[in-house]
Amino acid sequence: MEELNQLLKQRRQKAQELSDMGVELYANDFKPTHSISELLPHKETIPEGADHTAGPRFTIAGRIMAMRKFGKAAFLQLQDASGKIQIYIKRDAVGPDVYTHFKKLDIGDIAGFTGTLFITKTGELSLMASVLKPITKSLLPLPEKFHGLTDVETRYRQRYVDLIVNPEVKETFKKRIEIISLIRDFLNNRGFMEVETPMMHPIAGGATAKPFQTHHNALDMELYLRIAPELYLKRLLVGGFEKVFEINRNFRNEGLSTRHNPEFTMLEFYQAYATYHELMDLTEEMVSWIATEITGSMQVTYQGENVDLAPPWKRLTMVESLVQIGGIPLETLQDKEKTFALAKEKGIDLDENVGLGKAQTELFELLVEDKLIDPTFITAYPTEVSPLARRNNDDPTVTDRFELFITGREIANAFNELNDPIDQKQRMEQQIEERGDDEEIFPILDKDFIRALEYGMPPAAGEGIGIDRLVMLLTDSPSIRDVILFPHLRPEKN
RNA sequence: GGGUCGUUAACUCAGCCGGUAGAGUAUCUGCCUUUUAAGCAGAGAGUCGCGCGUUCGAAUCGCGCACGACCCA
Repeated sequence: MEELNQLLKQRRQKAQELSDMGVELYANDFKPTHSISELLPHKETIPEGADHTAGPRFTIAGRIMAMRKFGKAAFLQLQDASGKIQIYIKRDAVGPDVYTHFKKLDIGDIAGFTGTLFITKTGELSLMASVLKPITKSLLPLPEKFHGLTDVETRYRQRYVDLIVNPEVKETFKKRIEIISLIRDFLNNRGFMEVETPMMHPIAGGATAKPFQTHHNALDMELYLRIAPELYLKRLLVGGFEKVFEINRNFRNEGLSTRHNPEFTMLEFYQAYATYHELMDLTEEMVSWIATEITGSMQVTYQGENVDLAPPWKRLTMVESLVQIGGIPLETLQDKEKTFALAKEKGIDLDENVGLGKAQTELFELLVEDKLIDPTFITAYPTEVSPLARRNNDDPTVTDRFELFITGREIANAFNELNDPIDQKQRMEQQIEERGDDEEIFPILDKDFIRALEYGMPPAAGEGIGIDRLVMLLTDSPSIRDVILFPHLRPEKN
């Protein structure tokens, strides 16, 4: 028998006492007639000082969040999914037996009440209870009412408690769900079709990242949790679906930070016969619309910084951004030796085999990225860092690609898709060669993907948007863990 | 992987130049039928994250470990 502390013993004892009185501790037959939020508008129509017992009766259920007990009466705060309301319960109204049951209830218990609405002396809408029904006994005490639960470790490990006691946390996750729903609406309205592609891949492709590995017993084969859905969505373009999207988890076996969780949610969408310019337009429209729906404005504040999401957004090539924002002379950027020298001076360690484009990209990440607060599309990414993107017709050293940055963070990545199977195969092989010594990245050529391209993939543009980061922006959340219900943590002791 | 900070009652936190562990909330008891961080009076509640060391004596000092946060890679 485990040793229980005093508080836990007391709760168990009260539960036993209630049970002994014939009260069902975990009742399953209670039906509220109303949600709490449905009662709140009545405040406007009930005259102050009106008869407590007059008016229609309502039945509600929820968790008791606070109790202010007097000898033979008490006020409670009851919380359900929709809101909170005060309950007034007095012995004379419910009878001595029920009042005895009530005295055995604790903060945290779930209970149902039937009663009439009235306004208290202090002007608060309240339910005068005539019926009380204990529904679920809580054996663990909730955190303190005033400070709530602030210990982040407990908040993440026991998100259910966090959600009970911290209303703003619940709001953030409601917004997350709403954002995803708005994305679906937006894309569905434009004729995109939502699809589901495999989460377990025989080859981890579509991005460069370390995958999680698993094993399929019946087929006796290794499988990888997907690092990106890209190659499957493109197969669907080959198959004739011209506008597809998928919103789901990607898994990357890499470090954790305020911006990285090993599983994260990605929107990817592909549109045949479109170009990345059209996707920039679409992205501006979608994100600014969602911001308006969620926050009421296209001007949002993120961690004290003002961000203007109103279109049109700034569009710069990577080289332009290095000149304008990074302060690097164009002449330097066009010369491989000078660029490498500058990179070295800035403390960037570059392999001798890499090209000018890689060096530019590193300089961009170091000098420009975190200065892009208002939304900015960076275009013309070097080909050598864009293995799946189509080369630019006029300058084959860069691709028809953009990344979108807001508050210094990468939010989206998009490009005209490479649909030349010969070029694609060569570039994949080159990638494999370059990362060949990193054993955890599993360099395997996806021959079936090449075969699909050989059948002919229509010209298309595709984009990925990191949903977690978008939600962070629109909910002013400093850490990705604040927008993921159950973020990854090491296991608890014991 | 490196650095900094943190871990004390169920929760929020004090205590830390070493000397038998404290507050508020919550809980329990008594009083209280319009309170809203209700009030008044009283009480109980702790492996001070874990381990080793220094010391007559460690929540406090040192080392190691665990978990977490932030920053860096």
